[in-house]
Amino acid sequence: MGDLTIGKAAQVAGVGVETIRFYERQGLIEQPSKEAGYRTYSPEVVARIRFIRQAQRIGFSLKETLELLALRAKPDADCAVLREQARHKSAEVDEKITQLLRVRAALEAVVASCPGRGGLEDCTILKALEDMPRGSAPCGCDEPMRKTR
Amino acid sequence: MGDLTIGKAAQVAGVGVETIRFYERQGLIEQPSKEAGYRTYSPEVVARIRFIRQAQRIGFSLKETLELLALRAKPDADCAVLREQARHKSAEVDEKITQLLRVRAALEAVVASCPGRGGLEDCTILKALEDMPRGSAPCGCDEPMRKTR
DNA sequence: CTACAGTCCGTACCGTAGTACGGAGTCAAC
DNA sequence: GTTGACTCCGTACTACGGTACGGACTGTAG
Repeated sequence: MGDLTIGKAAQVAGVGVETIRFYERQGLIEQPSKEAGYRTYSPEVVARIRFIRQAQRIGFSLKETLELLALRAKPDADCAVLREQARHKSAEVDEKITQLLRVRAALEAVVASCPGRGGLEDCTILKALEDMPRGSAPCGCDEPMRKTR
Repeated sequence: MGDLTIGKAAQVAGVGVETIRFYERQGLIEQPSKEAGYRTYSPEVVARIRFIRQAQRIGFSLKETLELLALRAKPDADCAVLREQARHKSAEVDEKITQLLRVRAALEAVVASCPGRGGLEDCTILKALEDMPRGSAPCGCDEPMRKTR
C-alpha cells in the first residue's frame, strides 16, 4: 500500500538508488519483497535507511550502525545480553563524544585566540596547529602502527 | 645542518615514512632536496608535516588542510578567512556532539528499561536519529548528486 | 504502438588516506 | 669487507562508503 519503489524510497530517504542497493548487499536492510520483479519498501525500511544515513553523518561506520540497529527490535531476546550490548555501545558513544569535545575545544581555542583581523603573521590558528600537544589524538594514532617486516 | 632523513623526520613528526612520501606525492609538502639521493627535511618541513597531522586530527581533510596551508603562504590574506573555517568546522563538530548525546541517552534508556521486559518496541534509539534536521549535512550531501544520464 | 522513465543485475570504478612490497642502492659500524 | 639498518623507486593493495555503467526488461502515457 504505502510501499515505495526504490526510486521513490531513495528520494524520501535522501539517498541514491544505488546506495539502497548497496545497503542491501551489505546486509544493512533486509532483502525487499519484489512484486513483479521490482523492489518495494515499507515506510519502516525507509525509516531504517534514514537512520543509517543519520548515523553515518554523525560518524558511525556502517558496521557500528548495524550494531546500533541490532539493539532495537528483538521482541524478547535475552534481556541481559541486549542490556550488556547497549551498555557497551553506550560506552563507545561516550568515547566518541569525549574525543569530539576535545576536537571542539581545540577548534574553539583556536577561534577564540585569533584576532580575526589583520594579516596572518600573527594568526594564532596556524601557530596552534603547529605546536599542538601530542597526546590529544582522537584515535590514539599518534604512533602509527606498522607491520614489522 | 639540522636536516633530517626521512626516517628521523617521520619519527619526529609522528608519522610513518610512507606517509611522508605520500604527502609529497599529494603536493602537501615540497619536493625535498636530496643530498646524495636521500631526502632531507628542514625543521620547517617537519613542522609542516606536524601541522598536517594536527589538522587531520581535528577533522580537516587533506584537501582542506592544503587550503589552510595555502592561506598561510599568502602574507596579505586575512586572518578572518581562517577563523571562519575553524568556526565552521567547530559548528560541524558541535552538531555531531549534540546528536551523539541523543544517541547515548537513548542507549542509556535501553539499558535502564531492559529488565522491565517489553517497552522496547518503541525504541528510542531510532527516534534519536530519526526526524533529525535535514539541512545539517556536513558536506551538503543531503541531496546526493547524480550524473544525469 | 511506440516512447520513455524507471528498474533489474553484475561488475567496475571513484575518492580518501594511507600501507605494503620488492628489488636495488647506500651508509655506518664492527 | 661484510652485515644490518636505512633509503630509493614505482606499483599494488587495503578499507570504507558509495557511484557509475551497460544491456535487458517493465510499466505507463500519449
